[in-house]
Amino acid sequence: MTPAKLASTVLSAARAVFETRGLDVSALPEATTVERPRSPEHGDYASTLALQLGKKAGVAPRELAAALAEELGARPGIKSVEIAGPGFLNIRLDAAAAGVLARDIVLAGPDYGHTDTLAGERINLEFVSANPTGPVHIGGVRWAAVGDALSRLLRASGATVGTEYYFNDAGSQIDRFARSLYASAKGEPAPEDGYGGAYIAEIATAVVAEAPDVLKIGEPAALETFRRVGVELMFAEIKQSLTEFGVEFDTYFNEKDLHDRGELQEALDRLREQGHIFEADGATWLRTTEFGDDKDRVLRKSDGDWTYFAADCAYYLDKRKRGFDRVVIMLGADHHGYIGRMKAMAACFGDDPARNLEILIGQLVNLVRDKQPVRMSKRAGTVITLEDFVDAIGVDATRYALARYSSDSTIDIDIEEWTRATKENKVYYVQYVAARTASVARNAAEVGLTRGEPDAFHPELLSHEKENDLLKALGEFPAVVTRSAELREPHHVARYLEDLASAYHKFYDNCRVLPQGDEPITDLQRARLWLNDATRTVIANGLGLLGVSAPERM
RNA sequence: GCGCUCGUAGCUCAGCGGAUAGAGCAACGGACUUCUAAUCCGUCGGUCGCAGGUUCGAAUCCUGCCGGGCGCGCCA
Repeated sequence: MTPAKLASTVLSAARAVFETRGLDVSALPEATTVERPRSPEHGDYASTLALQLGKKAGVAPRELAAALAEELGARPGIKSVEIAGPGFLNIRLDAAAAGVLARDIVLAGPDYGHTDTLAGERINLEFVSANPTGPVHIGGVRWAAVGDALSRLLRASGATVGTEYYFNDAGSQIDRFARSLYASAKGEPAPEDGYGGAYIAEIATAVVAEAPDVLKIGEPAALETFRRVGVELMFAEIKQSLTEFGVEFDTYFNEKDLHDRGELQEALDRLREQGHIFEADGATWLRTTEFGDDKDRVLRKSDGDWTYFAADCAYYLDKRKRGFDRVVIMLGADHHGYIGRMKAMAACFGDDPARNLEILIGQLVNLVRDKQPVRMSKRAGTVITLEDFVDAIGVDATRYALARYSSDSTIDIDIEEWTRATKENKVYYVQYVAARTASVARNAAEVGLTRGEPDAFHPELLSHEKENDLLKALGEFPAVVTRSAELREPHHVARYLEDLASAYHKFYDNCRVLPQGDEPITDLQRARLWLNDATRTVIANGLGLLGVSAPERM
């Protein structure tokens, strides 16, 4: 029995109680949940339904709990129901009802944890979005890990997801990039406002290799060549490092396309139709203060140029026109000032800013060695890059380390901690379970122990305390996935995997799976092998959601 | 000044309005002829920044204050 099934059993029992007592059935919620209590004295699962409904139904919570306990206790699979405190229901399951979960999980395989809770939602997820003037830097790395994990979570919950990387290959940043390349190719120092770092010299050399005459064609043409070829090379490198990091985007969106297709003008027209545009000081403004922004925003400057914000408006509209009803943008903490104007902009389009636009802000990350932030990058000067992270601790540890904390917290990623091969290094701790379960399965096969046919599985034999704990942990996985997806917080998955890993290690220490010596193979060992393999399934599925490998050997 | 965010054990952090607030590290003490000890078990450690409010019930929600981080351009 899964927690979800138990919860619906609780609800149906409540319905039966309400009907026999002539209570108002409309007080019942659509759905309810059961919790896994911290203390084993409080049963396998607990429901607070009686506490919640007592007042609504006009019955003392304890009295309602008593009636509910009696009704629920008679349902199949439920061993006992106790009332505690003000009206908690503490529920214990039959060992068999709890144990069948092991088989259900193995048979579901990669699908275990997938739900349809977000079915029908079309979500656009934009993250990283670094301009091609240098390698992906530290802020982008956090979003590469978290954003990619979130896209996997949303898909696992049934949403239709488009991941997107927005970039701009024109404008002053790119001009500085081109001038830096040009200077480097000529053997001159980088311009005052230019980009430093060894990568500039590498790209400059590569541009010269591709266009050998570039230094002889005059400055304007040379800068244009360095811009065009340099951006191409830089972007190829960014994509390459993201691919090696396990991150691919469905769409790479160039801001230039918005201009070329006249979408900024279209956005302006739309906003004007909605009545939120005004002219002042020769510029064209959007009255974002109408929707809570602290000042109005210029869309078109007095010199006729569009602002960056105008492109933001056009880009938002473009996503909405492509059918996405939720536009999610992941930004660094230094961009949190955008939230007000972006939300107001969505409202100006006539959208619901609370539903159609979500802006997720991630706090800063430091890569730390010996308690000191690493400030120097081999290739990028003072900017720490994705490849610095991967060089320091590897892809799996980088992805896991960045995904296991709430994005609301600033974090230090300690190189020593994340390269250690002990329990303190959480990615090893969790991956070790993947390796251990695989090892047990291999050894079982060698001695002729197999799970056997699903029908021959004896779930009631999984009655040891540690088996019970492990089953409860396994049962939580789908709810954890759903909650993480809805809250846009992948770190819950990582924390859950650590709990699950702990439960498995304890099971492993207390409950031997393989026969010893010449012992005959028993049904208990077969049942435990189902449990072992179910754990391997959930660990693999969970690590997969974070983009981390589940090794067979370590 | 305004806005966002954080404040939980010595340290790093979990904690959907529920029960006696948890985990790892650190400190101390145990378990290896191993189904992989990359593990497990135990001890020690807390006025959940402070003060009010809402609630049957608050670390969690609301308000104010204190402290840290970040941001407030007709820049991109």
